[in-house]
Amino acid sequence: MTESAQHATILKVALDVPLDGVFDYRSDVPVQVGQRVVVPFGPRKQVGVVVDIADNSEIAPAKLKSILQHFDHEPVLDSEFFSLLKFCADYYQYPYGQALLSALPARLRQTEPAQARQQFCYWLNEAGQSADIEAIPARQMVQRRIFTALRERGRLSEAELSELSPSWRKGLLALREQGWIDEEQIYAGLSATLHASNVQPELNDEQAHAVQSILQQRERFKPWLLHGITGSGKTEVYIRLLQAVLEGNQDQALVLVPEINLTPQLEARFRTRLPQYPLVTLHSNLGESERLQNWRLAQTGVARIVIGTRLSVFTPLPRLKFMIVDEEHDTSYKQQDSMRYHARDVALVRAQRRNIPIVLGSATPALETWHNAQSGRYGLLSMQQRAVSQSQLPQVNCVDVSRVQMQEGLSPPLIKALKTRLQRGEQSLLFINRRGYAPVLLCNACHWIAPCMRCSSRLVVHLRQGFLRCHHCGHEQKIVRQCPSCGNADLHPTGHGTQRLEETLAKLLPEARILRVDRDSTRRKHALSEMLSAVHAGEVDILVGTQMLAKGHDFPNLTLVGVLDTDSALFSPDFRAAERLFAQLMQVAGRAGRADKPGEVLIQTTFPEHQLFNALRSQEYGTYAAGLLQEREIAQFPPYEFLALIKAEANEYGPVQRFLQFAADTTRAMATDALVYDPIRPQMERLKGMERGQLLFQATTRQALQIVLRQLTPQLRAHPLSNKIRWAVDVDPQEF
DNA sequence: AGCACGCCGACT
DNA sequence: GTCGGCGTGCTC
Repeated sequence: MTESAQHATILKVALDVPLDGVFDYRSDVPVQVGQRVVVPFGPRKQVGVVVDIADNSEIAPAKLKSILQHFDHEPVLDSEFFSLLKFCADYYQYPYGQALLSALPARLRQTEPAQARQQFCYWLNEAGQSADIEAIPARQMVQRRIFTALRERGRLSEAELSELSPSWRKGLLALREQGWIDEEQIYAGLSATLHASNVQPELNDEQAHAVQSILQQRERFKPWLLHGITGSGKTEVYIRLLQAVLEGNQDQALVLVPEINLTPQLEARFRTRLPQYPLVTLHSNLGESERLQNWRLAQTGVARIVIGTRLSVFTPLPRLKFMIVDEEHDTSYKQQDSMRYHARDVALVRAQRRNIPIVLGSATPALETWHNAQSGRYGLLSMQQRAVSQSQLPQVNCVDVSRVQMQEGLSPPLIKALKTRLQRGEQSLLFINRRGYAPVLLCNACHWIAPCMRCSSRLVVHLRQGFLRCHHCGHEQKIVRQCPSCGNADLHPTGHGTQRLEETLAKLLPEARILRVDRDSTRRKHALSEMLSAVHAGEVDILVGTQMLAKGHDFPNLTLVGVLDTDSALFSPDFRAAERLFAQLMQVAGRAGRADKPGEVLIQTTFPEHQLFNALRSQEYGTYAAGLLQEREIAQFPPYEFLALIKAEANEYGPVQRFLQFAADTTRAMATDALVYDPIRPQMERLKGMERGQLLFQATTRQALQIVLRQLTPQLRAHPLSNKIRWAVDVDPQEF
């Protein structure tokens, strides 16, 4: 080995490839840890991240290649970022390089040098100020509009200009050619165009106690469960905490929110109340260039507050001192493909490693979280009174549908309640988790039911479009007129969906203005927000909708919530179904009577005495959770035991079964405390034409589970069937 | 995951 | 004779 070869720098590079470990490359130029590089990988080029620098390599020198390019002048990634992703890659059994690269904005995964798009703001200079609008030809409407706006409002950002006209660039160019315009680069993500507000609402005792408790222990790792019922003012607590934590320093805070259109609401409140702190958001609606820019602002410490969804839990934040996970029970925190991480859990790990406090907020905490709060591992802060003092909790009542004569899925008490609201000019919401017209198309003669060919599911009748549609794979076909099984023409849409309910209501209450809100009616862009503002404007009497309506907006004039058809979830084989239903019903119940008017919740069910409804009636989460936890303990389910699942699918079940059986046999041959079951088929045996199977692992500790999986996954990857089927490890699975 | 290499069928 | 099918194997 030559002198120079011995001392040549070896870079350990993480690459976006489904292989374990990192790859060694030579570099003649100095490269820092955390820098992006472009390397030759087989016959192609790959972007990688330098995660370590060494003097030598295990790899044969002949095999070692040199890097092609490196991006200095880009901020480097810090070691906290690497180590957090290394931890996750190990814990969730996912290749390190892929985990690392997928946590970067897409722009940074491309081989081009990544420049965040520069954005500018514009204003009239002296020449522009003294210019006369008549100097612009009257036909140049856009130019005139921009000119007037700049004169009246001063500086305008690109976003504000694009609201004036889609062709603002052309208009602005003309004004600039006149020499009237000055410009300056801005960070669009940071600009708080909203009006700041100094109004600090007074905290009630519970809120004040929560803020005080958390701040008392702000210098170390401490998870807090902020258990606050809907309307108890959790957001105000967050604001006070952020004010206190960020004041007089350069520190940063990360706020995680569920993957829904809730981000803008929280963003707006934070921007008005915390205008002094640069704030960026990171969510899927951002364009790639905006995402990169906001991410850079976080990474460089410019942004002090980051509001983001699941993926943003990995955002590099050099001065991170505080974390909030809002609606911590929300299922969208769990990634359901690629690396199946749970953002709330990752946030907890991150907080622990940084030794900082983390606040988990929810009205209906995940049982895992509740258990930790009960056992004292998390601090428990309870807020059971509504912050808006006069507003009362809704009255919750059940209607036993087996004892009344139903009218098209609606019980007489519910119809009566709807009529009352209509007379009073108040709004109602009917909650039904079934979109479409009817969930099945049934042959009355031979009981044939229209099935989906690609999934083990029934096709849903969408009467208006004349289609049968599978809600799992999206398959569509014309409604059949004749039973393919017996030839009978007596086919009937059976059961009730949102469309049918809408139709029924229109017949029953012809004077009511009805609005249906589900995935079908809100497919169009901005449709949902338009509908919500129609509700706020009082243009709607009855809202019919799916779980989309459970979250977010509150409607002050809404005083009745009707819940239809929830019984299937009560006895679901998925042990988390009841917990989820409870959370959902608590949320819809929270929609009712939020202002000065008391609300009523009417639940149609065959099981009015079910403990879930009793808990809902008393709004006592704790009692219900205690019951569920007891069941979980007996059944040896989380949080008492830990689970992992191998999910596999292929065109045929045979190879899936053989692969999973191999996994089970291999595990049983190991000396382990973990228990492995036999391969089984999930509820949805076939999905999108794929035959599915799964294998469950169970252990008393995470550790035991980890030991098994660490040994097992490399063997599975080496198995001959590994490339023939699709499979993934899901640690702490949420769905079965 | 890509991408190349490799060894067998129906086409200008 | 070749274009192309996708099985197998490698990537520092």
